[in-house]
Amino acid sequence: MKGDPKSWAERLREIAPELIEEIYERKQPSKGLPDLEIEPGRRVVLRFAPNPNGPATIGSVRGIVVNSEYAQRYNGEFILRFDDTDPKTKAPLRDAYSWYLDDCEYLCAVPDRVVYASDHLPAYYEYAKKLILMGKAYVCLCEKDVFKRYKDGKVACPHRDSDIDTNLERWEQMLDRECGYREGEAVLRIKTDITHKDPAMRDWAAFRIIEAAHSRPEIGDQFRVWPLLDFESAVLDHVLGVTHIIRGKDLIDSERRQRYVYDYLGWEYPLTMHWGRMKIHEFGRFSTSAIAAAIADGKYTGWDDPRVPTLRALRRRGITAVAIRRFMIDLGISETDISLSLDNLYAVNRKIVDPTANRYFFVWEPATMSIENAVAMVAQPLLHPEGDAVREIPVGSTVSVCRTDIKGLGVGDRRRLKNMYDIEVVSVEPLVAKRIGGDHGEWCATEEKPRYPIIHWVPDERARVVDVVVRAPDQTYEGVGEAGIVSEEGNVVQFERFGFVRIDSVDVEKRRAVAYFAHR
RNA sequence: GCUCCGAUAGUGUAGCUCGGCCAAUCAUGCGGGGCUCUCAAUCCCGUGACUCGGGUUCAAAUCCCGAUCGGAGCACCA
Repeated sequence: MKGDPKSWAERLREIAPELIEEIYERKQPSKGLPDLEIEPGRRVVLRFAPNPNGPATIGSVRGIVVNSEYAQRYNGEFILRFDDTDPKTKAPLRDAYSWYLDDCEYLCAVPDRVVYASDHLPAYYEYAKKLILMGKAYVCLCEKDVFKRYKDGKVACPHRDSDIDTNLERWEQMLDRECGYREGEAVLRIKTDITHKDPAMRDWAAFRIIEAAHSRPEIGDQFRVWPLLDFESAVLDHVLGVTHIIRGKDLIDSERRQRYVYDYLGWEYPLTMHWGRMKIHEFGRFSTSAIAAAIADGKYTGWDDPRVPTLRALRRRGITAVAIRRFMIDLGISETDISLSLDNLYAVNRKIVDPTANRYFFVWEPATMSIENAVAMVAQPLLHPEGDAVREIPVGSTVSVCRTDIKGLGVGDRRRLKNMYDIEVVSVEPLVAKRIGGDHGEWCATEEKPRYPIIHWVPDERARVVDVVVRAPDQTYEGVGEAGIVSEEGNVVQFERFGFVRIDSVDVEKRRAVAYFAHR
């Protein structure tokens, strides 16, 4: 039965035309997040579980957005859970808890429930004891690297086969602050399969002793035995009724480890999805602790320094929540590692911000230009190109223009001062120009076509401008802007021919404003 | 070393489960042009990809095997 595909298609059309449509029906391009596999009649419960040892980074934002998006889509529950069960190596930052709450709110992802893993020690202890009694967990007294050697050799350590009573007794000793084991002397392990072909699965540690106090005052030094992530998360996901776990693929093995606990206890493991590693061109690889160190060194001004890959920094720059959500959702959930540019995020944000951002002139690296036969006038550029509202800029015979705009200008060159009039350079050093073109009334915009290159300006009079500093990720721009900027504190505006910025702070007295650069 | 996972234009993404309107979707970027008193917006046009090698099949981006490359786990971190 040989033949080419075409003749097969023809034959199919003859003998079974109804199948043709079936073949062609699928494969609709889809957008954004795929549908979730859901159990009918059961409310979906998702959680985002950060360690509050710093503020939300771009990576965390993906977790917040994706999980909350699904919760919203299926009318389910979104839980923010602080996985803060290591008071020492990854000591929680007191402020980070509220930063996360605040960031979730900004992202339109207000959690339905906020949970602190450090509030649930009794629950972890309860299940630990249960597992010990079942013979599925044992206290291991090996030193770290001694155990590693056993594990790598697929052989049980001497403590693996201790009887249940011994384990129980040792567990009590772990918990006993007075005369029990000390930090580093004992851990509780989950018994899996010491010969498992994947070394990552073999008898993993569930609890260890940490004598440091927890940074939450309500917890303090109440506990000295803390669960590790896999145990803490396993118990809490069950207790909270989490139905779907969606997170980075660095935790993909966690599931397989935790399934031992779920199987022993007869629990049902949630459905999981994982996304790949995310690398942002503009930031490269980063870790929360590395950023913290750089801030401590004074390299960055803080967690919201525009050069830092935190949500706080993005917020300060005027990247909107809608843009961030759309950006993250469009990434989907692929396990492929990705390396992407923030340009995509900026493009989304630009579309959102452009229709509402007011326009202003900002002259960076200002140079003075004086104008012969100038007319005093009030320039009236549009506040927004789509609207009727204008801003009013009184101007006389001197203006400030960007140094980059006059570089290379020679005598006789012509330019249009936007919303003012056309000029011709009569002297370069000092920079002097003369008004050209029509001269009717106050302003003399020339009508004739060849349009000279347009440059923007600002009056060169202290009283009519404000000093503006723009902090961008790559550099800081200093210059002067039109006076109206002072009324835009907190808003995203566009500095014409420069880009979108968020006016971060305004000092009316000193006539100063600080803006954060968003994007072009 | 052991184990697991992934690979579609410059970048991200759809299609892969269940092979066939796939000479491959959308976005962004880039190039050209229109409009414009902003280098923004907007409108046209263009650009460019199934990692490689085998196999199965009438038919492979899709299924199988191998290789290459990339990533992750093997913590008393999360």
